[in-house]
Amino acid sequence: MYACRSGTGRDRLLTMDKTYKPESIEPAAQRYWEEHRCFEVDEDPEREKFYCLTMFPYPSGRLHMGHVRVFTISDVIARYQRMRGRHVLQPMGWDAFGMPAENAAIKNQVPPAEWTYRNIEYMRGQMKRLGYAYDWRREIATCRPDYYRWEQWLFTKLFEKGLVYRRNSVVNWDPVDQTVLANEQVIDGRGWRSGALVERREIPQWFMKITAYADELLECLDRLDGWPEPVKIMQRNWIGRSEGLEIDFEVPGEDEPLRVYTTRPDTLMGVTYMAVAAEHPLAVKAAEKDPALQEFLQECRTSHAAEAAMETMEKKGMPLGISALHPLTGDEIPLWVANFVLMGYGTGAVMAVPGHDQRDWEFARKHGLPIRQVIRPADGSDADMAAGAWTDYGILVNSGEYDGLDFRQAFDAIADRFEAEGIGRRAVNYRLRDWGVSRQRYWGTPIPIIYCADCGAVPVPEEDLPVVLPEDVTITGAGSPLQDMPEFVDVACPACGRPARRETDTFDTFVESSWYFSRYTCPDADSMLDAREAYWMPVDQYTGGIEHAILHLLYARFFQKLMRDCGLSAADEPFTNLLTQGMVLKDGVKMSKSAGNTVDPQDLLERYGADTVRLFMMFTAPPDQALEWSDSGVAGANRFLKRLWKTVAEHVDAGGAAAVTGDAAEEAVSLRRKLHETIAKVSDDIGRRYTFNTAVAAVMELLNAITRADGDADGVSVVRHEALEAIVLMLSPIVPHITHELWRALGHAGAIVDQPWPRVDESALAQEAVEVVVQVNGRLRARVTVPADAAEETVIAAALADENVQRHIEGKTVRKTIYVPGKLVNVVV
RNA sequence: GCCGGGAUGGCGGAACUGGUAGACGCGCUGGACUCAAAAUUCAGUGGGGUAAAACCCGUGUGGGUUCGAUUCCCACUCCCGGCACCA
Repeated sequence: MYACRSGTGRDRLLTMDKTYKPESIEPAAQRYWEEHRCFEVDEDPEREKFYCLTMFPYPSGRLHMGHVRVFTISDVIARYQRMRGRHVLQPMGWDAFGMPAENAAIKNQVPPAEWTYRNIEYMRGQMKRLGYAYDWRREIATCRPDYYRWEQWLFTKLFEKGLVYRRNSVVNWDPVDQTVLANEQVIDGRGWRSGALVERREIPQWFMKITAYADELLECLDRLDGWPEPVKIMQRNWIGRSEGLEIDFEVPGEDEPLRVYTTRPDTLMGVTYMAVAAEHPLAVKAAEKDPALQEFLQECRTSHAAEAAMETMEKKGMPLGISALHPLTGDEIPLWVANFVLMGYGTGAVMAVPGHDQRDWEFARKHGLPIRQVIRPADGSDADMAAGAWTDYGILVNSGEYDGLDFRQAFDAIADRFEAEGIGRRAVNYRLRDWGVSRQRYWGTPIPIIYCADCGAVPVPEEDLPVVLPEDVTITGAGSPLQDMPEFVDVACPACGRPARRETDTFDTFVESSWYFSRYTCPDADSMLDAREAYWMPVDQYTGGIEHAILHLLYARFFQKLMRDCGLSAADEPFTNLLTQGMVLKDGVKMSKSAGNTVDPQDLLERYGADTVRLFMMFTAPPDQALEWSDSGVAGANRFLKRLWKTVAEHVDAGGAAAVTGDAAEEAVSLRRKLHETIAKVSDDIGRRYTFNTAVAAVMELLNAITRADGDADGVSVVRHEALEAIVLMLSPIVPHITHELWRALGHAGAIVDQPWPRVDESALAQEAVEVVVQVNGRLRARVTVPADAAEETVIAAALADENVQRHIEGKTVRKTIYVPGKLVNVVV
């Protein structure tokens, strides 16, 4: 049935230690990989590349379990693809700018740069201890001038192309600390350090025109087959393309009409009031002679800038005492100011249709404004305006000449009329807003702009880049130290040479993380990217937290298109396949410093070694689900590795594969079937499904089967040898150190890291008999064993003949039988 | 509030396309080994029921579709992620 392969003879088996000692085998394996430069890769057009990438970490101090989880997932994929023959690149680097470094600086009186570089050193050591297959020559830290200079360079190119611009926008202002706060630093509407009530304040900031790419960002989602559907849906909803009408409402006494956007022009006759933002000129003007209104506008300003806060706060409003004219009827529509209308979004004004919008309905109810039904359900049923708004599409009523039209007909009729009259127009609108990249913080990439009284905002010329961030500073917590550094701020205008001021704001750290994946391909290039980019990009497999589903992944997609349009890349999209991994929880909540429930990977590494930690992470939950931490689960993973070690040691001790003297026993045949079924399952689980937990479970089952098999039966030792080799190979992406050692112990001179993935022997899978489940009315009543190639009639006859089945159908009429080949018979009575 | 996801034994999870619910591991119980413990090892382990079986119940809640539902549909509850300055 099978030959005893040459090369696995017992003469080459080595004697091995009886106990598993990760503390000695792990450093030895790592030394081997380093000395043989196993994971250093250069471009090789002859070979099929595979770019495997993890979202790079912020160097916060020490690795946490979330890091270990995501790095391990990615490492398993990289090592698996390597065994599949791909030329695999797996780089690592540091998302090194950000607020925590400034916070640490205030707390510990250590400059952000020093703190960051120290953290990088420590965390790099931890990663090496975990045995990840990285090409460390390509390491990147975004806080290095040789990285961020190219980001500054790109910004100046985008400036020339008109893709960046400066305008006022809202920030959280702490009036006591006199500083801008991040949303995270606003707790219950107050500054986290000062406790002062936070105010919304408008300041000039730089923006990138992501909205210019809104349509392309939307359309390309349809072609991202390797992305999880929920992520694509979230991005689609975030971009939020809608088709509607822009309508101008005349305001008596005002030169400019009040412009609003609506996706429901069919409800136009139901408009009973309009609302504007507190910062809207009409509101400001009306408040000039109304102290109560003045006070209300002030109250609107003291609120958190975050959308979630705006949406959940109590909806408040006041009448402005002026009206707009309805464009169809000429009726007066009262104007209100409301705290839920934002100046920065759209036109800062909305038309309100309480009959057909729930928020408008609630506001109208509260303030005694009229609620008018202008749409009725198409099925003729009643809509109860007293119970709430009817928000579905329907047929127009109480709308004069438009009565009886449906949504589409009404939309077109009203749009055509307004376009002819010049008081409205069809418009496509996006929920997506341009990306504000200015941050009033020190520890970031300086924005390469110089302000001149005569020339305005002037980009720093290419030959003056990079604008280097001074690293020796003292952080106080109030404003950026750059503002107090004349040697940084005072410069000559690049255009006219007269004294000018350098921008002291820095970039949002999402800018650095929007292109690092490309820089890994050519980390030492003396341009932003070079020809190596074309070999490696796009990333074949990108792995990271689901929390990045929208912002980071959308910005990175945007940057890819910017780089493409600047001639730096040919790729439309940066990431072909995306895997979003879940959080690490303990006691049901996210493992975090603030929750005080962290487990330090370092302790586990010292106690059990890297392989145990890696195995636990991969076995305990599928990668996209939350993983619940368990100390005993870690011990269990360690126990499995010890058992694997012992099983191999005993096999080697017993002489390995003994020669087969006659026909192989049934024991050996079924064990070999199990082995090849397992290879097929594990290949599919790791290669297609990414369910590493079930892959490990299948290997555990196989090891259990080996343990139970009768070692004296003829052929068993040969199959056991074959199975142990396959187990060691299949586990090697997950636990690379122990398998490195076991591979040698099984008699191989070469390293397992260079071995191909095991193949399925189809001939071993053949089965003579199968077990078929028998149901009566869908309830399990029996199991019958039939030949694998039995005909349907034969199987049903066998099922009906079963004693227990007979008892359940006795005295009843068999109405029909359902047969699922090789699996199930259901008898319906 | 809006968008997306989730809920299965004591616990983590499995069941991939509507077809055997609970694979694998942890924990627990009992046995072996030991002076004893740890480690290891063997057996059992959803609940009820039985001498053993049969059988009944069971995948967050309430309905529905189907020969058959953890899986599909409708309504809800709770938890998690995101909401544009946390990364």
